[in-house]
Amino acid sequence: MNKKRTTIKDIANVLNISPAAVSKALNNDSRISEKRKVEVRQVAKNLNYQPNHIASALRKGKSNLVGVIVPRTNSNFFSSVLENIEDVLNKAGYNIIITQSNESYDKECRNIDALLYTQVDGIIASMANETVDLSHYEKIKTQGIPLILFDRGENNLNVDYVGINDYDSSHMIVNHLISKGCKRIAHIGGYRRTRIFNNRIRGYIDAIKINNLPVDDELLIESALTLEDGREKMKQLLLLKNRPDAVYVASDYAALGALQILKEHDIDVPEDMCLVGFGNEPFTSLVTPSITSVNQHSAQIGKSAAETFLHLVKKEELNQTLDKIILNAELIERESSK
Amino acid sequence: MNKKRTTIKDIANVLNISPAAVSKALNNDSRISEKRKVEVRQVAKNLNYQPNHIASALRKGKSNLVGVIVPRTNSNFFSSVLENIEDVLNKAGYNIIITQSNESYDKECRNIDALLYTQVDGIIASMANETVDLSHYEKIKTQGIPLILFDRGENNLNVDYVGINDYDSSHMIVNHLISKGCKRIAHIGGYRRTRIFNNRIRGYIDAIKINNLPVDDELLIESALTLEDGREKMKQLLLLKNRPDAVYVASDYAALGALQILKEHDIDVPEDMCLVGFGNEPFTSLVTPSITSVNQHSAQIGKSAAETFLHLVKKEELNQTLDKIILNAELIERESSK
DNA sequence: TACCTTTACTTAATCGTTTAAGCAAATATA
DNA sequence: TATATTTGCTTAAACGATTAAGTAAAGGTA
Repeated sequence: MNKKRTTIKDIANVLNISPAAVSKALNNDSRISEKRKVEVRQVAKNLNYQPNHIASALRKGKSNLVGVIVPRTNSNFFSSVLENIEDVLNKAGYNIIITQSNESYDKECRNIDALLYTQVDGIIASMANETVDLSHYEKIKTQGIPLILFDRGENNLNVDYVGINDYDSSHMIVNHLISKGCKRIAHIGGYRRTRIFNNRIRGYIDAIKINNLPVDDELLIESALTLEDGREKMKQLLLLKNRPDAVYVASDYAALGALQILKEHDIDVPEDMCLVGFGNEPFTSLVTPSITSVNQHSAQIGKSAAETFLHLVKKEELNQTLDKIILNAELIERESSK
Repeated sequence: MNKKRTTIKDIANVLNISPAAVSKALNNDSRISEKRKVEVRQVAKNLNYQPNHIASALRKGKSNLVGVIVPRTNSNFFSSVLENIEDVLNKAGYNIIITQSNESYDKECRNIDALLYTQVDGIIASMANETVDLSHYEKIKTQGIPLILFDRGENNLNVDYVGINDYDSSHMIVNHLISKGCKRIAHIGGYRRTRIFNNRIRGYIDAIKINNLPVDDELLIESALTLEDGREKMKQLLLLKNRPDAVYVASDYAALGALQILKEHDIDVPEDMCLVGFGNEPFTSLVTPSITSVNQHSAQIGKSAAETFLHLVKKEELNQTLDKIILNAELIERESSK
């Protein structure tokens, strides 16, 4: 085995020039002759030269790595966001380090520490469900590292954000259900402490009020929005004396759980009860009945988040105004609310 | 803003000692007094010192980063493998860089280049569907970087591997279907060029033969195993004069596509046709009818792959024998084959 | 007292690149 | 022809940590 890897010094020795000249040639510096550049590239190829990114990162003070934190990669939404972040950033010469918080606050903190330690040039994140305390995010900011949040963001953190118009989405959903004749609409929402879920709840309440329907406390339930919790909360709704005739669930997974319970209780969807989910996960179109949901434009969110990062590093310390990119969500009507 | 980040030099200045002493104190070197260590740690904390991983990586010649390549993160199988790899490696002081090949050969090559450029200490990968040429994997080996494959591996590459007993799994599935009374079992498999799918196909054929059932060419179809392709191949099977009474599909997604077609044709599952998938994705238990599938022990695969890497870096150049870890898959019986 | 160990550091080189500054030779300009 | 500019490099320092080798002081032993 070749004990040592090829360095620019080796290339320099072959051509009897200085390592500096080799470095410049490889970086296409204008002060190096074309002839030399060709020679250098040829020798580099012959010696199977692989640039040492770590050395260059140390010297240049940037790693060209961007950390991304997602609650989990296994939803279509997040994996699509990731794919698009990677796409945009790769083209700009960055690699991404993906970490999963598993919706855990502790894990999120550890992820951030690990990313900072790895000297990432920026962090793009969507917050864990558990997260309330934001000091670990403040830490990123105080270290002067660009931070962009998407989907699960937070107003109190003064950072760039990419997401959808959650408040308006709730209006869209409530209006849709009313147009289908629903008169008593329940909402299984996320935790209010998370901004997007709070916005959906506010939108739901306001839309109900505008349409002169009852704003009934027992129709509004906060949930962890897992499949299991969707089942629990649906059971809870079925126990009401005055049952709802429609349920708007703030996540597709929880909506699926709710649907399972409805089936188990032989409640016909959509005849006896309409159901709307959120996220447009592929399975919503695959189950029976298929579930009406909301397209969150994952691809666009990923792209915009990555582009926001690229803008940030370009503008440097220009204390620029914050980017808040809000996309319009889109209702996908399916059997569960026909 | 503090223009500069704190370095060991800053700590050294405060205490009037050398940077070397600070480095040793932080690394708990026995030749530094306890008193000094306490002082150093205190000052480090006060100055909000964050070690520069890149500098230490350059000096030590290792990045403590491990690259992981998966076809896609959005299946439960891969996301669970990732979670477990991360878990094991984090505890050993490594961070992981996750990349998705999107089943594309080109993307896989670019991912490998990016990872090598980032100076990862090792690569753990599952091959893309498209991959036939293995030269990019050979490149990893010639650079002396540990390579571990999981799930989608390849015999021709002489590297460590973690996966399940695909050949035996096919026997298990065929025997299960026969026990349910099936007499004409079709197989929608993956491409033979991929070792695991070839093993499943061989297992299927042998199991059929052993049970004296017809080995019929028209009952064995190679597929890309996407949901869409599952639909196509199922349609193809339904066109046969002599239809099968059971279909074993080598992926849950394709099995789901097949199920959709069967429903659209009002073919009762399992009365008219039994169906078995592969991978035990969560949706298999959620659709109607729920789909019998095979548990691939994703958590264990992730753990074993990570541990194999850790062994490799420990053993150094000891040209050790290859680890081939083969786990026993487990059949999960559901409604589609009752 | 003389010599040996141990303790607790310091010095200086090093990892592989990048880059500011310098400089000789070639070319252009007055 | 003399001077200015451009070209094509070289030199040397730097990025921030680690580490082999060295050393002064303190403590132990004979």
